[in-house]
Amino acid sequence: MATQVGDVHEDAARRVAVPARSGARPIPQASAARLSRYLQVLGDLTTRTVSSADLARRAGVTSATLRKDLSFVGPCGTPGVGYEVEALIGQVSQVLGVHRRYRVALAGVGHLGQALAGYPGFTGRGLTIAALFDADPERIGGTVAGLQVHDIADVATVCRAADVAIGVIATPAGAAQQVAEALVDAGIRSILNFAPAALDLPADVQVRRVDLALELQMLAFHETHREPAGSAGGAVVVRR
Amino acid sequence: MATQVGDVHEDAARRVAVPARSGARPIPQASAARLSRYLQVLGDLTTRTVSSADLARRAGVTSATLRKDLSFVGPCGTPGVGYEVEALIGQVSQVLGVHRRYRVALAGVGHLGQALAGYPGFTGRGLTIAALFDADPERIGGTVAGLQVHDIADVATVCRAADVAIGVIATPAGAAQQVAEALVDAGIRSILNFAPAALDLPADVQVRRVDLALELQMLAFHETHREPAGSAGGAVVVRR
DNA sequence: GGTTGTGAATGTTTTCACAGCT
DNA sequence: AGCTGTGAAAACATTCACAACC
Repeated sequence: MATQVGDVHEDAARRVAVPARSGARPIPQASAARLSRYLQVLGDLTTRTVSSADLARRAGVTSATLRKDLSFVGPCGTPGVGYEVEALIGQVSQVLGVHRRYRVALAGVGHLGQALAGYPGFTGRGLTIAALFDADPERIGGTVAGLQVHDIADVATVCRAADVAIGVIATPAGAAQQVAEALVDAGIRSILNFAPAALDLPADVQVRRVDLALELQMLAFHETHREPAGSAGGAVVVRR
Repeated sequence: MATQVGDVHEDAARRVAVPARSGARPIPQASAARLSRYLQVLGDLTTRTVSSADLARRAGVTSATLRKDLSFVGPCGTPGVGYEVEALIGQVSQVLGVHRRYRVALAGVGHLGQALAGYPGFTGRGLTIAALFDADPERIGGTVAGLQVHDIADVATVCRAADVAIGVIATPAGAAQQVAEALVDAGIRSILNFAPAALDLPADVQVRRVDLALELQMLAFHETHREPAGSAGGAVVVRR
């Protein structure tokens, strides 16, 4: 796309607007992300019921936010009592689609890739690492976390055979775009990118990006702009 | 409870409201995060100037967003021409506080920890990995990425000696809370948490959390709720 | 011609506050 | 009394659209 008509339509981003039948409600992006976290916290609980205040504290959000989030799941608590843990896990899982399993391809088996391959939290969340790829001949053919490492050149064949739906890029930045294109060619339309590079892909491919350095820099930014002690609210101000 | 500034707008308590002297403007959280990204992209540029449209495309945002973000930095472009790369890098760096160096302690030297320790992008962004810790006797005393691995029990001593300001937790979930408390005891007030656990810390400690499984699950969520082909807008709908 | 900088408009997310249920 | 569920308000963020400028 080479649209250069002012600012109009540069990015065919995702618009979430919904006709929605009666009884159906769209779940905001932000709420969906937190629901996943509640699920995680709920799993560690040992009590039979839990209040919004308690669950919220454990998840690191306010109780108002939590109740609003759960309102998208549907009525699932008992006024005066709280939420039944077991039942809530079931309902949230249902909404997040955890019952559905997705097979994941992981490109790049360096330290980060191996950390991901060995990550324990995937299975319980509907995710299965199904294929590993690398470009390094030293690593190709070896096994990591019980899986064989394939040549990145075989992405299309292997991914189609393994019915992969989601791709993860844990390669160096220089290889990211090329690998991403190969994944898309293999029919993958959801990509998680750990490489510090922006990917240029068709609009219907969903890309999430995790930038490790960026997260640290955000901490540094706040450290720099920490309010002078005594002030009530945190402030981020710059003189021009 | 500590301020949990998560990836996807999950924030319990951030007040950015400021009397602010004339000429000063608060930088929104979201803009600050993107500014860091622009800085990264600018570094890869070889041209002398760049337009908002071009820079935006490389960073994966719209040009309107980019110009708005840069407006917080101050007027820094030339109408009809664009931004001078060199100068822009300087101004954005200034605002983000990249000139100031922060020393980082990394707890947990498993695959993820080693990936972080070896990450090339830190130095250029004002960050220095200054100390490594682990609880495994096998790893203590060894070296990773040219740094000695200390016993996690020595966090306080080593961190104070090394003047560490930021802590990173890359341990298993079970150890996270304990390690976090040790870091706080060592005087650290900014923590990046990779363990899939919520940290309960004093309110003045800033915590950012990166949950690898959550990022994947968000992709899966969208995959599940992909619009039926033919419909124009993407919709996320759940029946109740 | 082309591009920036920004007020205004729109869209999204969080917080408030309270009716209504147990 | 205690707690949920939710409409309404507030805060926050993005996008539009255009005047001002080169």
